[in-house]
Amino acid sequence: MASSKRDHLVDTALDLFCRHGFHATGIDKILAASGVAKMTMYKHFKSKDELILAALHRNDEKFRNGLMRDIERKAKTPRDRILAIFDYLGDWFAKSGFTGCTFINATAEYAASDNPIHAAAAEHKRLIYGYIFDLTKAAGAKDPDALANGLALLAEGAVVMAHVSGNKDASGQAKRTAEILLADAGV
Amino acid sequence: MASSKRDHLVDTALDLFCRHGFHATGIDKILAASGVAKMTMYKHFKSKDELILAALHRNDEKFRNGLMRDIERKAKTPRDRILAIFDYLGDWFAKSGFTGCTFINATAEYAASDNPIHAAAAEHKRLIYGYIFDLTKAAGAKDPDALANGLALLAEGAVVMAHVSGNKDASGQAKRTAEILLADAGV
DNA sequence: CGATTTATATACAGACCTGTCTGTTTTGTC
DNA sequence: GACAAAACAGACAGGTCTGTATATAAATCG
Repeated sequence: MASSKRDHLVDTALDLFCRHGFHATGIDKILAASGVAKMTMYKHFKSKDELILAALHRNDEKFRNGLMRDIERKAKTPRDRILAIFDYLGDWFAKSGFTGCTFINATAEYAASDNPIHAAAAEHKRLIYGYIFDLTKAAGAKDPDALANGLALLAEGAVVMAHVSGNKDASGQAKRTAEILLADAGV
Repeated sequence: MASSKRDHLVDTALDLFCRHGFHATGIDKILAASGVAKMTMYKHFKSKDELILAALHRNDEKFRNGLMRDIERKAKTPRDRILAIFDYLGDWFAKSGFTGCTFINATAEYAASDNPIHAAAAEHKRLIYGYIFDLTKAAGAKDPDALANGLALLAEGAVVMAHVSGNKDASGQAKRTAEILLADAGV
């Protein structure tokens, strides 16, 4: 299999980046954890930054697919699906290996806005916003853009508070607040 | 002056940590930028982590003092002061050197919840929440704790969106959303 | 089977990291 | 001016980092 080594490398790298950060995770640790030789890695990725980008891309796919699949399975109406976002966050926060949003963390380490890693994080947030906006529009909100912005802020805030303050109920607080916004938007 | 070197070191370190991150900022760079000798630094701080803690402590003081002074000068009623928080955030986001919340960034690099650096970030957030809670109580909100939580989530979300997505209007979106929460809380 | 790709182990370069050590110079105070 | 505290410069140790080079072994495929 041509890409199995590559896939395994990306999975291992993503796990270590999430747990220990990007600068703190050296190439050698990723190689040792994955059992892949250094030259193999540098054949697939021409630098560490490219490996980071690949790991972020995988994380984006995993996160959004998991979110959408879970929500569309558990809730049927747009309104219920909006609220299900916060239940999904709650499940995520409760996982033992929770270390916050990897994209927020990446932005912390690569603050320059023209950095490709920072740009990848921005793109992820844009896609998440798009999903929320689709839901607020489908729900028939008065101002779907304003509502989607408010919901997105609550969700991001909950992720931050869950990680920084270890407040696992941040998702519950966000959900209860979201209900106020929904009522105001006529949803 | 006994502590002027120490102060200068902390200021320089804080600036570099904010701009480039914690792991990416080496001791040598801080020393070169501050013009302080290495042994002087290690006389004041027994490790880099202690310097980081001192820098975070200074940032906490600077941020909260700046926030409270500005708000109490510009707004008089509890309600206006709550909304002034978001104006303050807007001014902050608009600054050229804006690199997000240093405490969120620190948590990204020091994810373990028992890490003293992570704990310092949690304490900062706790103090900020306390300030917001005092305002919601003074404003006579129906459920001041719930309102303060909602407002705090909006504020944290705005900081994240402003940094990750470069969305400078995140503070405006948060403010408009906050007004909905205030109305709901009878403020 | 033979040829080509793919992955392996390992050593290396050059830079950077934190923290220590030694000795000198500056500074502040009596 | 004498003395002590503070800051200085700069070398050093021991480790880590990214990325490259080399030479060998395994797997794939016509």
